Amino acid sequence: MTAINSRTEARADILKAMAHPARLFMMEELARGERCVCELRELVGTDLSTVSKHLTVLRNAGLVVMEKRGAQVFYRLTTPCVLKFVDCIDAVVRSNAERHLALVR
Amino acid sequence: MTAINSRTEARADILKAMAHPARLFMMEELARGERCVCELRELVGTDLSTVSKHLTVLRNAGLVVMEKRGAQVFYRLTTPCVLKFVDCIDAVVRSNAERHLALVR
DNA sequence: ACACTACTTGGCTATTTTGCCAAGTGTCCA
DNA sequence: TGGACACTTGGCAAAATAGCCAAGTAGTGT
Repeated sequence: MTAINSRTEARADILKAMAHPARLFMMEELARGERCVCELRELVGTDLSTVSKHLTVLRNAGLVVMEKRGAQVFYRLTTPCVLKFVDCIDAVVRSNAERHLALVR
Repeated sequence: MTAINSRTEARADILKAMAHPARLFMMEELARGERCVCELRELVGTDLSTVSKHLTVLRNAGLVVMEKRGAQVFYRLTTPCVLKFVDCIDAVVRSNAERHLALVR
């Protein structure tokens, strides 16, 4: 990788953090407001330790921050705009769906 | 993963396709206009087979299309808007950089 | 027909990621 | 103080990903 600069690498790292169904789902949920880990765990439906590790990934990427209040830990998005592009992603999803339909027909 | 619907999974798949330095770099390059594989290979600097496989990933995600003209194969973006959100990603990158600086200080 | 360029695909190993269980930390409440 | 929550961290096995080499396909020029 010669011409790939560190800026592109940094961008890819952030995309990678978002590029998992459970993590993206949690981000979509956090876009609606802060949630504690137990709530996210309930929604995602995997082991608590798995949820915790996913949140660590998002935290390391700088996409979420945690705040401890009492025994609970609340997470929220640092930069909600990262979910805006979902509109465009969905355009790709839709055209993929049409493409598949076209193949079936 | 109980509450994670197929739409979120489809979105994550597309993000995953973009979440690699070489692939993101190629998309950024394609945003400036179509390129043949040989040009991308030159820019990325890895083995031709590696570049080709990365392009297959992008193609399967519906992010690029290929067109054969003579002996060459040209690729172009299907949905250029997917790169728009880079502005917001960069906001995360910048705040991460500041965070690290703050830790050093 | 033959070599040459421009790819794609198969196959392999090394690395990374994922998700579970178990164990540890910190807080609250009795 | 002791036990129940609400997490995080360590460790591990299974699965997915990355990148190289080698081999195959397809056009191009001679």
